[in-house]
Amino acid sequence: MTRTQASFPAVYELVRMVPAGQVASYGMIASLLPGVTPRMVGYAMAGVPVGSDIPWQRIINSGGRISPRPGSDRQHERLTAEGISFSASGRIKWAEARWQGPDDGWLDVRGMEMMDYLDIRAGWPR
DNA sequence: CTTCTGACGAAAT
DNA sequence: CATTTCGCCAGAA
Repeated sequence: MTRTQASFPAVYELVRMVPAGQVASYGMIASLLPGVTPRMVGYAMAGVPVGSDIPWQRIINSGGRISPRPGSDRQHERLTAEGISFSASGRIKWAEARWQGPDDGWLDVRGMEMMDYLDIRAGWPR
């Protein structure tokens, strides 16, 4: 059977669940979608249509930084406007801004627990 | 049909 | 801390 199961839509659905004022990493999103790699999440974000209501700005890299690219300034602006604060070196604190994951209903249907991601590597993401 | 090209992350070196 | 390696999507040319 083919395994190209349009993963972008699933990524978008999850990204829409991240509330303003909170952020998630590409890896976090990927860990919630079997078969989807962090890189694929990046590809999906790059494909978000201009003017879309998908909160693409709330997805940053595991280092707590906005991935460098032309246009990353706009992402910084948007997050700052949402209340996210960055250190002088351009880093956010996961402990205070990290999205806690989708609701239990979403996880139950898939037989998952937020622990699946957060416990695998204690204290991660940094 | 083929080739190119991006918003990533972990481990090893 | 800096590099390298690999995983293997989707749309445009």
